[in-house]
Amino acid sequence: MEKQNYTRDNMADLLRAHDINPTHQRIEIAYALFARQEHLSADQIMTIVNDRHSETSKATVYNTLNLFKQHNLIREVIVDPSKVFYDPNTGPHHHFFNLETGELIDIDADDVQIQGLPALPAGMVTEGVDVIVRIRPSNA
Amino acid sequence: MEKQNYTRDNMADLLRAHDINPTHQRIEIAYALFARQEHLSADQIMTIVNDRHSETSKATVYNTLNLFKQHNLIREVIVDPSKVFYDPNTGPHHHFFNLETGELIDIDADDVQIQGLPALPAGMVTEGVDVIVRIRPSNA
DNA sequence: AAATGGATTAGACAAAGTCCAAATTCTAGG
DNA sequence: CCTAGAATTTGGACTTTGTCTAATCCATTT
Repeated sequence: MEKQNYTRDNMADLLRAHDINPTHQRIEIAYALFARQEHLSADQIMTIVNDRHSETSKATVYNTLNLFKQHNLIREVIVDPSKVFYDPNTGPHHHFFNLETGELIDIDADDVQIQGLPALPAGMVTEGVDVIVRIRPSNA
Repeated sequence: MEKQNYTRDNMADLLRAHDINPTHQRIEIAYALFARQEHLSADQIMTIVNDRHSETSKATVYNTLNLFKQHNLIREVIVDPSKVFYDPNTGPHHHFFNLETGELIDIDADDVQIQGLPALPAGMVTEGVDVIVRIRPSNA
């Protein structure tokens, strides 16, 4: 574990380190994701952020999440057909996806090896490889 | 290659083989997917089906695609945050996803080996493993 | 031909996400 | 301290994907 201290104070530093101007709303949104270290939807983030003091609009939540994504501070996880999840873990990793509950569990990519992928089409480069293991309770 | 002949006529047989009552609309929708062997969104399918003679409603397109999915005739592919793709190939395979164009390219799963996945959480079984290789033009 | 049950339909509805112009906040210079 | 200009945020309208429902249609059986 590199950093364990995710406080609002060092959220500002984290944002600056990614060339993002740290505003109140951005700090709150980053804090929601990093302090919990969970996979959250835009909707969940908006609820969390607005449960506290400040009010943050829907537009700002979406703007901010897209900004964070562009600056490689967070990552999108596309597994649920109805909504996008945002992941504060940008290191290489994969996911278990619980089809019953919608819960995501990280899989460290260091342990996983993928062999036999064919060559890329000409003129293409890999942006990333995602492995999603869809799981379900066995008694269902 | 098992069957190459995807005509409207044998769509009915294909549907029956999957315990689906072959109606006009279902045959048209199956034909759109299987004759092309492409990954299509619900929207694209509706356009294709209604370009021809018969008219098919939005509700029927969605009903039918979900029915096909439940009967393992087609598969959903979740890669684009804004829409679901439907895939007539239900054999084990993975995908290249072209981030520029949204195009999907199949990767046969026989060639691919994944090692080192951690044990499943207790009481869970695997429903499937999806590998998505996100690619992008190198000159971008 | 009437009844039965499955299939289809139009259109209202819901939820996720985008867009835009107005309002607010921040910053730097005077 | 005050203000112009830039950056950020905001509410609300809007779009798109997908669902739901009640009415209608259709096919099969009797």
